[in-house]
Amino acid sequence: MSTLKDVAKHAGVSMITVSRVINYPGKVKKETRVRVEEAMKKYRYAPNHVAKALVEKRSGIIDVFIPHSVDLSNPFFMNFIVGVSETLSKHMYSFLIRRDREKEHVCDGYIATGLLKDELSDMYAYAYEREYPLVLFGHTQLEDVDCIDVDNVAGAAMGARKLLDAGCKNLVMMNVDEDKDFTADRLTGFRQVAGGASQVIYAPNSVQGSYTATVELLKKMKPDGIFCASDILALGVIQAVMDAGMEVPSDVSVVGFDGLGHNLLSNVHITTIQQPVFEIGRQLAEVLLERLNGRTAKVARLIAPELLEGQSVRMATGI
Amino acid sequence: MSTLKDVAKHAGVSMITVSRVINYPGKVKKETRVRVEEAMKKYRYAPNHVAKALVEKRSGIIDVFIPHSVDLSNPFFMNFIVGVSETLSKHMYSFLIRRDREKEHVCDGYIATGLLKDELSDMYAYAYEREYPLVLFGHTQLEDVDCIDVDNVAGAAMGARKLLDAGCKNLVMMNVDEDKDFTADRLTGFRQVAGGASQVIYAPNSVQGSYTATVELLKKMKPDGIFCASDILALGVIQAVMDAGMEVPSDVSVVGFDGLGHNLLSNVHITTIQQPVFEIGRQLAEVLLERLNGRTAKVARLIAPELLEGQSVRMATGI
DNA sequence: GACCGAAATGTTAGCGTTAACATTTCGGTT
DNA sequence: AACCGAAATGTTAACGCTAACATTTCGGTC
Repeated sequence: MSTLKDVAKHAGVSMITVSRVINYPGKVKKETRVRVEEAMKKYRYAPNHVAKALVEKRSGIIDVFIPHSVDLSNPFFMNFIVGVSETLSKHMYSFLIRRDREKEHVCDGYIATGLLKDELSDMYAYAYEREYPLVLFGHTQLEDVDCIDVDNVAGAAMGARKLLDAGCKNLVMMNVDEDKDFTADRLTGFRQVAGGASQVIYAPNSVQGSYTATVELLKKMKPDGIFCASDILALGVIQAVMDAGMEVPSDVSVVGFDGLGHNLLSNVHITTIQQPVFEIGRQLAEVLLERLNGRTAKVARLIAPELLEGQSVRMATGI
Repeated sequence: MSTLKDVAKHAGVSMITVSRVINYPGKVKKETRVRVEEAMKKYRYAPNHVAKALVEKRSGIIDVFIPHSVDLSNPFFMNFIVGVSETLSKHMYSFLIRRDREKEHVCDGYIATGLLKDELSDMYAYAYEREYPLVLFGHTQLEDVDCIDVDNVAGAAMGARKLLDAGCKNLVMMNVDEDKDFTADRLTGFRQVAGGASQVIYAPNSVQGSYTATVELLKKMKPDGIFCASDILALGVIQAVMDAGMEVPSDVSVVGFDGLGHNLLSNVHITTIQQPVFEIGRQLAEVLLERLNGRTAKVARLIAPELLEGQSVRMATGI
């Protein structure tokens, strides 16, 4: 494939003129421009972003950190990656999915998500040391870092309200065991609506873990509405409820959180609080690119989640 | 962040020696190497892959083509991308997800999937013109191109056999409408087992399209086993069967193809032929990297799919 | 200790592009 | 037609790195 030099020679101009046709077409006389453009077409010129990046002192690469603890086959994170990719590709940035911080290399900035609380400060230190901008999804507690997250408090409140509206009297929240950032927020939102004294139980974020915890729960009490901090938890809850000889939603209504794969797998019927992950991914990449283009003010956005109707909450019966 | 030059100065050696410590450590005397490594650590050196790529005349970027017609929120394709990413990241290649062929740029090679038959020859011509290697997933009919695909014939045969083994006597295949490459192969596999005269109907690859086609089918005949060319189709089939007042699997057994999200969403209970997409993505990237490293022999691999047990096929009743 | 070949290290040039500064061209004014 | 300022175009150097070739150092041999 041909280079600027080739095109310049055949168009009878200097390399910089060709460069200007590409980057500042207004700075070149129309006649010359046309001649250069014809030569570019004729010799199938394609810009070499590597050379461009070198002289412009940028790499064109964004590192996307997703720790090993995250299962990447989870549609949730994949939608996120695809959203990130959409924005980056549009601006001719490519990206590297990094699962650890081992191999060093030069890049332009970092996107990180899915971190545990203690990993977060490490990540921050890492970015700070290298003076690369960092933007986060799902972590809002760092002072100086751009972040975008779903509004977990509002989402959880929405979920609890849905259960109350359906006529549930006896709510329980099934929360995640781990030290994730959303744990506290979703609890707060739930309690805002369900009341501060409402029952909360914890389980590892797996179908199995949730199932076991629910079996235990049902031995002690009979809730008629369970709000789950994730769809994964909800799956375990539903299974346990049914195995205990009760029906969802007639005996127990269940609301989940996340919105995994509903777009495609239409027989997954959990009523859930859906996170617009794709959109969050897109916006996160945009925020990073803006930062690279000189913005200095911190961005912190909460994106409103949406209630996705399924069949795991019973119809409101009126009062 | 420091450069080779900085490290060289502080270690009291020339730049090329530092370069050798990184690329050919065996070529440098231990004593010198240690001194250089200390300087690298001290001045936090990180290699600039952009500069390296420029001089080595590679870009470190792989373009992954996935046409607009593919819904990227489909876990199927996302697993593929993540598989590709895993291999590429390991070798310090980054990638660009491209949905069209508009903006030209320099890269090292192409990966493509999800193309329609006529897009395929365009893609081939595009890669050929640019002299970039191309590797394909889901397309096996191009003579000179490396490709990896799931063994669709074997998979479909496996699916049909599953239905026969469960005691189904009256099989129908629900195939995809579009001109995808797997359409014919899955039909072949099905017919190998179900017999050449067996009934086949076609529908667009959507829950809705499949639903409608199944409703029509059920007016004319009562199959007791339906093999679907995709899980999406299977979802529509199951819905239609249930709406017609029959039960899955007791009245009608259903087998799908693809294996979407079963790993996580455990209440999706379709018995299906699972494609190991993540693994295919990994291998595809490896095949491309090998090609870039000089392999000239064509690679064509068929990966065996696996039957994933669900609850949409009735238990075998013995004979 | 002079000489050899191999090992270790250095020097030079160039990858494709753009920024910064330098020069030429041109339309308009006197 | 001589001159001006702006527009158009060109020249030079640099980005960080490595390949190819050049030189130096070193351990061993006679």
